[in-house]
Amino acid sequence: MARPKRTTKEKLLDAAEKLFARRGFHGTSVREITGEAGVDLALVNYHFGGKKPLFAAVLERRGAMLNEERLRRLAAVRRAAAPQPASAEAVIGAFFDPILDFLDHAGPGWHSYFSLLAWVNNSPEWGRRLMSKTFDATVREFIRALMESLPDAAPEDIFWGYNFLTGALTLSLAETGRLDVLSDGLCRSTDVAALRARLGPFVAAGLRGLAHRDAR
Amino acid sequence: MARPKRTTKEKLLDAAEKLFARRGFHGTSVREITGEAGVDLALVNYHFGGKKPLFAAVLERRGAMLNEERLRRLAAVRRAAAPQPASAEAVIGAFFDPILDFLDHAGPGWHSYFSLLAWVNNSPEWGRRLMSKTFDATVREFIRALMESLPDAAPEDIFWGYNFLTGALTLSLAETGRLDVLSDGLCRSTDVAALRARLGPFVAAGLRGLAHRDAR
DNA sequence: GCTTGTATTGAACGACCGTTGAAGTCTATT
DNA sequence: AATAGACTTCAACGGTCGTTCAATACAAGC
Repeated sequence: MARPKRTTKEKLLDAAEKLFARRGFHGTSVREITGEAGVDLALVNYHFGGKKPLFAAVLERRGAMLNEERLRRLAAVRRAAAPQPASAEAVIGAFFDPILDFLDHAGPGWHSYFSLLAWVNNSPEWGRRLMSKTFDATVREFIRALMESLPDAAPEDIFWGYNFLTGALTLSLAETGRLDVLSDGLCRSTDVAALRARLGPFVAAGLRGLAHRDAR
Repeated sequence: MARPKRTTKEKLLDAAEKLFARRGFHGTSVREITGEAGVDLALVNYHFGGKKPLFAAVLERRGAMLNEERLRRLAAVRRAAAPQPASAEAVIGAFFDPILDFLDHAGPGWHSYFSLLAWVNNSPEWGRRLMSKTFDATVREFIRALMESLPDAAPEDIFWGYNFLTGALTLSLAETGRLDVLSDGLCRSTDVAALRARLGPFVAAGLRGLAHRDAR
């Protein structure tokens, strides 16, 4: 067989990723996860030490890779624009594009992963601590870059703008299917190309709108 | 006593609203709800027929009121602009302002309710059907109005723009506290005035950005 | 005051939850 | 072949889940 021989740990992470993304933490049982993975119930505790640590492991597995790619692209757009600050569009692209590229070219795991991220991001409970732990350092770097790109904007507007930006991205990644229903099938939540074409222009224009609000 | 004498049903709806918003559907037990409400465990099933119908009742209780207020304001801005179509800013305001006003002037129940809405909106599971059932008719009306306000924009862009708009609103209403952490306390998720000042300009500029993308 | 229908109580049901530990299997090293 | 260590299996634990039901309290109409 040419298959890469997935280990038990990987099988569990994949299954958990898929089910947590779909039904949330409390809505998914360890038995469902091990069933989906095709392994014994007790192996979650053997390999990860419990359900919560498994959830954390799912979040962190791809988180590091995403952070690296984002910072790599941010450095590239900064280098390309130096000594001027990079444009807001370019910074936003460095933030979004890794996600969209992973969705396009990498396996279906990323798909579930981003749905899960969306779920965690909008959940006010303990999962948010993990979110901060994994992503805050990178996000702060991007916010700093945005402030340089939009020197007219007040810091408060950058922070709120980032909040809106994340919200728009998050809901899109959640792929709730609501877009499909409202548009009677004209648009599809799963259409990455359509999302890619519109998300950047929307938030770039939105951020500039906030900046102009200050300068008015 | 001057209190309005809350009935058991109302106590249960209030308690469920608060807890569902904080911990989600699966993360909240019926026992927690009845404990918070100070009533007997069995009364959830007596009055509502189960946990799921209770959740639906929570969602629908304030949903009707929100729809009415939104449509009332939409009609007002349309009337004020006639025979021209209303501006995108005005339409967006008719969509947002009822929420912000309820947050400002009405009781803390609305606060929990919008957090809950945010939770449901980003959840890919069965809760979304309720969301559609309660809000779709009104939302379609707003999308129609936006198309009239932005005749240059393609319908697809309006739908995607509405998606982004809802995402930005939703994450803000979830009040995850992430904004507070990232800004080191400079901004607060609970600051309705700050949200009000920025959300409208952001999404209006974003929508116009999408429209210009078509006309480029 | 008795009856009728609605509301509340308290106890219990079976089902499923996450986790555990002892026993067993497998693989690699000596 | 024997041993050591990592991995897997199986059965079971106590606890909590949503739901049910018979018994009781309460209020209004005759």
